[in-house]
Amino acid sequence: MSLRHALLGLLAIKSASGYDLLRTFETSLAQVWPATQSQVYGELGKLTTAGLTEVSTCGPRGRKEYAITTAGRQELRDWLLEPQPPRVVRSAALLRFFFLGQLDRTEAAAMLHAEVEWATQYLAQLRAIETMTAKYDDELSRAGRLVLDYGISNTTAHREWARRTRQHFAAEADQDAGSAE
Amino acid sequence: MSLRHALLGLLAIKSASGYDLLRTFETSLAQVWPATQSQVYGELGKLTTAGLTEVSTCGPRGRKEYAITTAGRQELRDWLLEPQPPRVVRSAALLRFFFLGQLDRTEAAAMLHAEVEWATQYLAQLRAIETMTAKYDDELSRAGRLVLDYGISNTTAHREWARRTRQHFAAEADQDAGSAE
DNA sequence: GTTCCCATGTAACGGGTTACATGATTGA
DNA sequence: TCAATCATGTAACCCGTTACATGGGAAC
Repeated sequence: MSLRHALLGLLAIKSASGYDLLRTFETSLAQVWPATQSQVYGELGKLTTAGLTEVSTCGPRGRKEYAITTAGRQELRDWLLEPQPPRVVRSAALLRFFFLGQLDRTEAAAMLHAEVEWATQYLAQLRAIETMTAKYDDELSRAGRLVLDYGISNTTAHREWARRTRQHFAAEADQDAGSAE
Repeated sequence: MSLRHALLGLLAIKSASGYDLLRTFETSLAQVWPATQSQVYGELGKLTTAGLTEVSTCGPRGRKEYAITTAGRQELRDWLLEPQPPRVVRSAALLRFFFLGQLDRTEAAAMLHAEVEWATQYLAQLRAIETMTAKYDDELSRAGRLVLDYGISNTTAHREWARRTRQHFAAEADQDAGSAE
């Protein structure tokens, strides 16, 4: 049910049309909670039926601007303050690592090396975004910086893990080579 | 499509029935790629139709043991060695953090404090599992340790981020209190 | 004999993705 | 006038969750 809360959160910051929200999903939220066009329009309808949002203005080209209602703000607060938020994780990356043992040690080391490289590049991207957006001080930018910082921490940890694990596999590969002589 | 690869990966380690696989999903894979009973049985059927697995033995009580085929091993390898694995992230936790600005600073600090507490407890759990399983040396246990180590790194990073961010909000809350005097 | 565990399946529903479909407005 | 952008919607399909449904075998 999180798309619902993503939309409520964005509308709590600022009223917007489905189209506007979609732009925000593409830019700010892409790495947090991606959503497609059909999903956004569909959910906006459901939210309005549920009384959590309402159409505040109708503009040109059939544009409908949505605003959050009092009930919507309450729902958002409840979600933000849930004492035991669900922690379901589903990570394709982790799954691949789980089965690393199916590759031979050299291949595994190479795969982890690629992982380190990816993390390095991704970190550079994140830092670039951080620099570029440092000057903005609106609500959305502050929120973005929060999760950007989170992403940087996590990616750094990811890279360090991949480095350690790679060395681990590389050492085993060396042993193999040594005993094969 | 990752459930498919999770099943192939497990069957590459050891032939098993749907029931066996389900047990493994509950224990080893719960924090990596959860799956339900109906999903597992359904996917085993599809995998067999696709020729990636086959029924190797029929035991008592209608038990069907599945084994991975050569085509299945190839598919697994391809997936493990994909040069550009998809990196789609969808994190409800991150989404909540994104909207932290909707709470007042004291509430936000409290929420982050709860996050630190959670991470601390979770880390203790992970370390306990690590200690308990240190003695095992089968393929599944080694795989488990790999992702356990990953989980520990990540959760540590998560906790440090939450601590930093909490202090950040707490400092702002103090300023508010100071200027209100 | 009855309870627990082994063991497999189906059906309904909701969320997410892709593709299709349409049309108004702006600016070059 | 033509292209780009704004703007909204629907339909088909796949994946995942919950609940329902069934029955064999082992141990007590």
